[in-house]
Amino acid sequence: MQALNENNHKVGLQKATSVDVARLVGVSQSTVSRTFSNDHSVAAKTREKILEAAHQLGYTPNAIARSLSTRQTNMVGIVMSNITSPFQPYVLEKFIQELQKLGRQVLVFTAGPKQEIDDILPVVMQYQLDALIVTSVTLSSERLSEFSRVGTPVILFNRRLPGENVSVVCCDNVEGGRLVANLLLDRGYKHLAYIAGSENSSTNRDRHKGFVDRLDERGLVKPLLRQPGQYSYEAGYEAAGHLLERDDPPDAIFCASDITALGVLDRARELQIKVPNELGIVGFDDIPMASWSAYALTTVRQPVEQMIDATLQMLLTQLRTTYTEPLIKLFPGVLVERQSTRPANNLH
Amino acid sequence: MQALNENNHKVGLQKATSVDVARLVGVSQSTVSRTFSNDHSVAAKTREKILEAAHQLGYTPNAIARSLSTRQTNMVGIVMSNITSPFQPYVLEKFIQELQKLGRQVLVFTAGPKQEIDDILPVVMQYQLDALIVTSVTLSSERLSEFSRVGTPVILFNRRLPGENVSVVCCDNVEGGRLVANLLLDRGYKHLAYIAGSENSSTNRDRHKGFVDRLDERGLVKPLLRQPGQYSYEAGYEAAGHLLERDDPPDAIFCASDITALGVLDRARELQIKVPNELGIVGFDDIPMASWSAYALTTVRQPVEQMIDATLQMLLTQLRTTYTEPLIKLFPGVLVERQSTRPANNLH
DNA sequence: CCGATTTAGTTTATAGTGTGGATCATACTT
DNA sequence: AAGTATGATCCACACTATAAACTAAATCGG
Repeated sequence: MQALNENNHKVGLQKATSVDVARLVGVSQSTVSRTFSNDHSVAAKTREKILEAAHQLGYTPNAIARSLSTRQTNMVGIVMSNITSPFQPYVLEKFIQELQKLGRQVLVFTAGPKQEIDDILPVVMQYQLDALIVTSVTLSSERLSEFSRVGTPVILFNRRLPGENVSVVCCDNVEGGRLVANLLLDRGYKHLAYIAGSENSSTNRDRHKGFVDRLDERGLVKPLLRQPGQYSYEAGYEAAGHLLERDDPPDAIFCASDITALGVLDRARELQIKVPNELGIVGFDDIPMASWSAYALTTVRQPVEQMIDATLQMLLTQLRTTYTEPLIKLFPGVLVERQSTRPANNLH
Repeated sequence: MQALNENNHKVGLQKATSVDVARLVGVSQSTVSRTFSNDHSVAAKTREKILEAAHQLGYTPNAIARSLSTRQTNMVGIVMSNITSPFQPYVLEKFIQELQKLGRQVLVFTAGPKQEIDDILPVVMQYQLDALIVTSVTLSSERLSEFSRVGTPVILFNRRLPGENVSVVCCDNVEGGRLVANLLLDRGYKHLAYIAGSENSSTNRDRHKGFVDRLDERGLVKPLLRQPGQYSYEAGYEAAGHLLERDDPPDAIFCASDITALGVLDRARELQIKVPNELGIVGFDDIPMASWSAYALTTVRQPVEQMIDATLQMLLTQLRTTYTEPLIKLFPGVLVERQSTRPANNLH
């Protein structure tokens, strides 16, 4: 079934090419080409015969050759770290589905630490991607600007990179942080704590900033407790331990992400602390688990669908037209009150 | 920054090509080519000058052109439905990371219903992938055999497709089902129920079969209750309702997946049913959430790492050598007892 | 010891790789 | 007669592979 060359490497069956089809039908190769690129200047009868012959030979157009010829691969890259963190798979799946509908294929790149991702980008560049979507990753701006330099649109999804020549679609995390500050103060919580996400992520920075700023504006009396963390269940579980076993434990905790908040909630339960009366807990993202009855977490919902739509819109525009100024599009988060914070009109 | 043609479409900056580099250095294009393909027959001095010039021009080899020339894209496709279901992101991330390490890029394709995925495959074929990994998707075997026909290795991950000419790496789901049957009977549960996953998935079929077969062998007295379901939290929550509000509710439920089991657990709690004494619950997969203290779910762990390693191993072999007979590799699942089933030596 | 011949080490020229697009030729329509 | 639909020819796309050509050092016979 397979041919070998002298090095015993696989040579591959020679797949049928457009030339083979052309020969079989007795027509020129370019006519075959035009048949498969939906060019209308092919007589219905000819097209018929060509499709028939193509089927017979098992011919499929070679996208690589086409890409080379048209200088357009129809491939879009997505760089995503931490695919497993709960918010990401939804984003990834949606992107892939939508891009597929638009006739684009999706190359996915992952990486952990910053260095790693920077090492991958040169390889990414070799694949002549039509565009690049970068989500929630820390990478150096120099690498990104290389893409801009060769004319590949880059869109940052849900992260900021200050002073960079790149488009951004992001939830308004600062405003989200402010919403949470308002909620907690309105519900009568007095002694607040913040459990951070990844230290160097813009989402963490912005949510924290909005939260703190608003607390300051409204004159929080007791000092805000801060606890480092990660975007993970375990980090929340851990951090909650530190906070709740203090002599002066907080009566409300704002977590940089839902998954962290779930860890906090579980730890609080273990410690027999009553949520929401003795302890209010708020997350961020509104992942599906947040709405499960076991958790019923109050959180800030990111308008993911809208954000993704906007990203694709932006992407298509940048693909179609000439160089455009980098765009920045922010979407407000929506406060979703569930049972992990005190209800309104119940000032305890 | 960008040139336009008469149709106002983006023409793209002409990136530097190997010819440009060659001209700058005063050497032939093929020497540049050999420099970047780690061919050692380039004098150190020349190589130095070429790399220098390449850097200066911002030259990166064009992987598309290389792919056309070598008839090898170094791209591997992964077809995955339901990326968001908890087990999948781990698999996907691991595959991407490992394949990256092997110098391959990963194209990800998603699809919901069967029809959809079959519609996508023709497009997939156009991209001349080196290999294809198909995980937990229902698609027609005819489509898959087209890949085999043109010499593209296809490996099914975690699903079976009986009578198909394709390699398979899978958890031994039948044996897993038997393990659960043994556990539940050993722990003194008498009235068992099964909540299915997606009806047409091989994982669901096999787990069910192993479970039922073993129950029969050991002579379960009360008839097994069966409830249809999906691989989702909501499905479990729903199905549990039906089962637990019967006149003769079961005293143990085996769910085709962990995520379903979590829904069952939450529903049971809402109904004030005591787990594990009044109700035993067992899942399958051992997703991270199963180990969270809030759930502590007894389950069957799939040896994911091993399964992925085996898949990659198989893939590399098939890439390197000629056509090989399809391989089938099964990995045993491991029973992980937590708090959702009665402990040993406590026959209630 | 010296010119001739090998020889290993590099480099170049040329021919694909499969397709799309521009231009040109032909036949057919009006 | 010009105009249009269709098809053919040729070339670019950016690279790799192969074989041929060149270079410089090494070996050798006289």
